[in-house]
Amino acid sequence: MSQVRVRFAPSPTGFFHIGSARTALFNWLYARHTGGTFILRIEDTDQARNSEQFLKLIYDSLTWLGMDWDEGPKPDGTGERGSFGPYRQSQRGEIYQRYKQKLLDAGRAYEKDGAVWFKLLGERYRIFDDHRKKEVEKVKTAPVVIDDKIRGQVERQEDEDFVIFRSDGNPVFHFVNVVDDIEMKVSHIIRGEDHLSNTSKHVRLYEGFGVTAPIFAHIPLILKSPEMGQGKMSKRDKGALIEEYQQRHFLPEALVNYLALLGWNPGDDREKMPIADIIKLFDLPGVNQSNAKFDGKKLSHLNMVYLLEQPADRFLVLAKEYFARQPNGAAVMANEAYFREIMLLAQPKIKSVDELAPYTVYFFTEEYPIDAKVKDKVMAKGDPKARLAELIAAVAGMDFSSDAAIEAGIKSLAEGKGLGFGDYQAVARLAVTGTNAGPSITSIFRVLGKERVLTRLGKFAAMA
RNA sequence: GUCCCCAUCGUCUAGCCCGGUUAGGACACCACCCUUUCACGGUGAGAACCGGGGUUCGAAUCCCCGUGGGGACGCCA
Repeated sequence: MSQVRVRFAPSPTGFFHIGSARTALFNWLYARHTGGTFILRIEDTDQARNSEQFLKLIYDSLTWLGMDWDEGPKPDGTGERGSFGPYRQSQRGEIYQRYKQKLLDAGRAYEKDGAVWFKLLGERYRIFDDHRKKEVEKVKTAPVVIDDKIRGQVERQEDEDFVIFRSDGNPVFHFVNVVDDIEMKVSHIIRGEDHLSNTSKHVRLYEGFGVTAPIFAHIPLILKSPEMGQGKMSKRDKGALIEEYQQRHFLPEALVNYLALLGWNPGDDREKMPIADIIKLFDLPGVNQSNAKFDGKKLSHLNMVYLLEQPADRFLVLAKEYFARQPNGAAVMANEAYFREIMLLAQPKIKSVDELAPYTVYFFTEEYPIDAKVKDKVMAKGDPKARLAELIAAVAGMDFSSDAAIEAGIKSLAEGKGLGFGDYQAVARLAVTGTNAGPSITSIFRVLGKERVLTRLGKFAAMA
């Protein structure tokens, strides 16, 4: 088998979204699986909508997700890697001119209305097109047979000449796409199913150039989740942008793992898998044919599973990156040891890093919010005011040197009153944290320290 | 409207190619257990072969027709 060369060819005309990332991922996985080459080609022929900002976003997103490219522009803007460049279509004008001339010389293209059209071979006739509400010229041709790695044989009629160069002199997508894939010796075209109906045009173009078409593999699309509505996922949908997960400090390996599972599976029950295993097992015949709906909850779950197993040091790095962008981040991180202790307390409890600030507020301010609902609930049960008073009296003389010591202190208090640990836990937590969720109350007491615990208990008792 | 693709729990999916399973797993949901709250974890429950025809002793699996979902019909990519 000849060398596998695949490409991801985004256009920098919008935000980088889940669908693009999944297409990139399948290409990248196939390249890595086969030991082939992964090419990044920038399709920036739409001068009106291109932007450098979006171009940078493509580089950043791919890099963040761990998809390195063997050929293509260097992300820092210092040139390119690979010997089939340039890799930005805006710089390939001469090549397109050459290929246009080939078609013109062969009689397979002609000018009309200032544009250049690709000429289909066959008998011509005119017919009224209902959809476009006008008469059009059609060509009788044999159907194009697309041999798709994922869908099998697909037949489609291509029966109209189409524009390959606009009247402003710029080539269109179908043309540059085919020319570049020929020039870059692309062996497999892995792209979204929305391109399946373009493929007949592309096949005709390959024939026009007298070359064998690459192998096609049209992957299923990612659709909106039921609560988001109908249709394919678009950039405007919640959770659609890669940037969003990056800003929420999701683990890129969790996102990649989730994306890989959308339309592909290892053939067994495994879900969370290291990237090396995914690479090893990924193959085109294993890709599903039906579209998949995006499920943010499942992504969150996977992210949590990944988070749980992060070594403390890596988790701390993530936490710091996150707090560095929070308004009070500097203050939160001011005391390294204190910060570390709290973060590690929170790590096994959260689903994503962006829950860290709300989850740990009360460690960093005396102005922490009191959850009204929780308060109503806690204050309605037993005699919390009495427990609070007893706790305040006992804490002063309690040993705060360790969780175990605090636990023993509270337990002996409880036993003295014929009560249990739980009778003090809820109200203590409410008073000291304002909520009912968090690490164990003994850890909270110890980390906060006796002085602050006493202050908070007193303050709460006064207003409750 | 025309053309193309697709069809198993609410969702992602295994099983389909090479007909015979109590149709399996995961997320979500519910219950219980664990427990010092909240999570995690554990156990369990509910939950699917879109419909109709064939073929066959036997169909989720093969064929056809409906229906439903998705996509494409630009001098966008």
